[in-house]
Formats: sequence, C-alpha cells, structure tokens
Amino acid sequence: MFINIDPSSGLPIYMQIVQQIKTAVAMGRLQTEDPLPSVRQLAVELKVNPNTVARAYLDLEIEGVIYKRQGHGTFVSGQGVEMSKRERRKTVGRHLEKAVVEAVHLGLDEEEMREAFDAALEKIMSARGREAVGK
Amino acid sequence: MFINIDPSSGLPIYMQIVQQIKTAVAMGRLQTEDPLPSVRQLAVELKVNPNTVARAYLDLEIEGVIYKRQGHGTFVSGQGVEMSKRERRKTVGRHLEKAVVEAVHLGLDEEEMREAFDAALEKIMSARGREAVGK
DNA sequence: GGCACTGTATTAGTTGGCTAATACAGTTGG
DNA sequence: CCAACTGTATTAGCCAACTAATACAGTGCC
Repeated sequence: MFINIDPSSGLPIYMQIVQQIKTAVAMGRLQTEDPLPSVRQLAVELKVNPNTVARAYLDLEIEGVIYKRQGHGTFVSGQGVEMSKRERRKTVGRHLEKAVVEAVHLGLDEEEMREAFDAALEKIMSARGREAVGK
Repeated sequence: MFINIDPSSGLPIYMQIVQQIKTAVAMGRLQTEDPLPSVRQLAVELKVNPNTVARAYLDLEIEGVIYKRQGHGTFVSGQGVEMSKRERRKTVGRHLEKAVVEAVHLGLDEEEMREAFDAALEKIMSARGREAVGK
C-alpha cells in the first residue's frame, strides 16, 4: 500500500491515513469501486491498532469518499459529498484564502501565487488524466 | 477590536486569534508598526485568560508577524519570516494542494477552481491596495 | 518612588483526542 | 456449520493541548 505514516509529523495517524487516501482518490490513483485494504491488513502494515484504521475509514465514509460493506470490505465510492454549490465554493474558498494569507506572509507576490496555484492544479489534475487511461 | 471568538468552532481560542490577526495583516487592515491591543486588554475583551492571548502573540512573534517590547506593547512587524524561496514555495504549495484535493472531492472542475482562486486572491490582495491608500 | 501600564513565568487542573485491548457481529466458501 | 475473513462496539488509559490562577518583571510618567 502507498500509505506512509510519519510519526514525527504531529498529525494524528488516522488523519494521515485520511489525507493520503483522499489525495490518492483525487489524483485518480484510487478509482471508483477500487477496494481498500481491510482494516486489519492496513493496521498490521502500519503497525497500528485496527481501530485507528477504522477511525480513518469512518471519517472517509462520512465525507463520502468510501463506502463499506460488512464482511466484504471497503471501496472507493462513486460520488462525493452532498453539499450545495454555494457551500462547496465556500469551503474551497476558505482553504484557498488561508493559503493566500500564508503566501502573503511569506512574501510571495501575486504572480508567484498564481504560479504556485497552477503547479498545484497541475500536480493533482494531470495525474488524474493519466490514470484514467492507464491502469 | 476586530477579533471574534467562536466557541463552537472547535479551533482553540489562541489559534483563532492568530489566524485572524494574520489575515488582518495580510489584508492590510493592520500595517507595519500598528499597535496591537495589550495582552490584558484583549484578554478582557474576549473574556479569556491573559496567557491565552500571550500564547497567540508568542506564536505570531515566532512567525515574524509581530514583535513585542516589554512595558511598551506589541506591534506589527515590518517583514516576515526567514525562509528560503524554495521553502516558501513548498509551504504554500502544500496549502494549495490540500485545497485542490478538497475541491476535487467536492466536484469542482478546473475552471471553477480557478475562479475560486481568483476570488480568494482578489479578496485578500485588493483589500491591501485600498488600505495602503486609505486609513 | 510609586502607580499604572506593558509582557512573562510557573504551576496546575481539566478536558478531550488518540490509540489500544478485547470482545462482538455480519458474510462467504469449504 | 465452522473457519476465516470482513467491519463494529466497548472500555480504558495515556498524554498532550489548552486554559486559567497567580505571582513576577520591565518601562515610563507623574
């Protein structure tokens, strides 16, 4: 599996799992209906209690990223999140504003910010394109 | 003062203070050498222990956003952050990538993301412009 | 010098987050 | 039906984060 836990990161384990799976899905490395490792498998692999993995999977389920079937396993779900257009924009806006505030404090000018944004977009979106074909 | 604490936000009080002051500085609502309210003043206003405010100010000082002078007060500092160009970009990149991942999960397409980014940029940067003149 | 203002240090208590141990429950194939 | 796999529930403990009480220390003005 592609998940790496960094004990020194300060971020709780379950959040690291959540974040990495979300990123993998966003990038298309995990696609709809793909199976995730079982709670126990991943727990062993990460040397962590099954409940910790379960906690991560629960969060992901609540966010609409995955779904679970008792006795079967856990899978990447087709669609995400029920939310009004307005809410979505607001949520993304909050994240982006935070990033911009940070960038201002770091002394980036507007052009540099645009470049950074393009790079981020490229990194996530271009991977999607490739994965869709390949695999 | 312009700070609002939301007890239901889940975010610790001191972080809310940090974040709001950082945003104010980034937007130019607070400018270099502007005085911040004293630890005690703000503590009273927010109905919070002085140490909580002090904690926020400490973080801001470490980040290079403000500086303090014993017996005098706390002020917005001129420059920010000592960090290599590379590091800055990396930091901002992390934030932006997180925002993009979120946006993908919320079903925004690339154009909508660009719009959202432009909006965020506009919101922060345009305020700066105005404040620089006005006040 | 003393009062009134600044920020600081020490200590301590509460709370909630995080993780783990362990036992329970659904599904499927031999 | 039993073994082997899924995810789930309960309980508990640890620990760090957060906040507060309180006392200390620097500066400046009357």
